[in-house]
Amino acid sequence: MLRIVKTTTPTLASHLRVAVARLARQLRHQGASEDATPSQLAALATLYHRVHLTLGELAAIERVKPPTMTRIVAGLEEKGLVRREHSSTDGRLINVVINDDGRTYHEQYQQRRDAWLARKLTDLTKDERETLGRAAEIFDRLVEG
Amino acid sequence: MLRIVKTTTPTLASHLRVAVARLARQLRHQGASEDATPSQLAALATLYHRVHLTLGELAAIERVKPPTMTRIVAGLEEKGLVRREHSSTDGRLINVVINDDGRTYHEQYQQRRDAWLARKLTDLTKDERETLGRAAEIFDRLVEG
DNA sequence: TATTGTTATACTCTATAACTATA
DNA sequence: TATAGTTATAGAGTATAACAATA
Repeated sequence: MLRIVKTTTPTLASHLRVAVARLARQLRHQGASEDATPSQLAALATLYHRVHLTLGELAAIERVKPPTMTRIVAGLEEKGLVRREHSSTDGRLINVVINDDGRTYHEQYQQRRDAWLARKLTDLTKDERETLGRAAEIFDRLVEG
Repeated sequence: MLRIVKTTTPTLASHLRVAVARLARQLRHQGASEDATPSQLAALATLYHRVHLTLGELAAIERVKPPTMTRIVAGLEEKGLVRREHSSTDGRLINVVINDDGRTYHEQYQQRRDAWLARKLTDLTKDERETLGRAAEIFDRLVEG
């Protein structure tokens, strides 16, 4: 049986997509935490940058439904990384606030995730690192714009 | 209350990690399929490049356990994208083979995923696209090495 | 009456353990 | 007996629907 195999060069879009997806998967794998779930880590990262948010706002940002965020926040509270506070102006609202342990946890998680990549980057030439720095800036604009 | 806010420039590793993770998330979201699950699409992509594999081999490549792959393949078979064949030399083995519809489905899925990024790339300068091309090659080496 | 969050319940995707069929 | 795959069952993580509390 004759099988025709396509040998065309992948487009830039295709190459970049595959390379980015693979690197992202590797980075996720390297930084994985044992005790906190991915959804908990993502919510914690959001709270780290926003001081405090209501449960509903957090659910909207994380693109999950309120019942799901109730469970995620319950998990974070159980680990002592955030606290829930009733709003003083509207008793229906729950403000979710990251605490010092939560901040420390997030920072250590970030460092753990950075470590693998930082090590890999030392194997590159200065020129290659500069290329990656410029690429990161272009990526920022791609996603925002 | 006084809050000290860190304003240090992120390291290259940190910037790159965040940018890559965010772009990867966007690409996943853009290319999402309505009827096939992510695991099914991943398995189909593997089968597209390998002609045929046993169920166990496929499970190992996709990093899932055999019972999970049984379900994933059942879903693909139900959609008419692959077929299961008993090996002629060892009746215990199940060869999973992608068919023409499966090939077409995978190609269309790839194109859908590439489309958003390809469109974004046209907004860049030639120089910026060259930078991204070099970055993709560096990424390939980072993950392999 | 409308809105925020919680509880009850169900679905999807995964795993481990027990089972069937083939070597 | 050992191995490949399937079936049974259970555990995350998510959603929708029904509910309680507050506005």
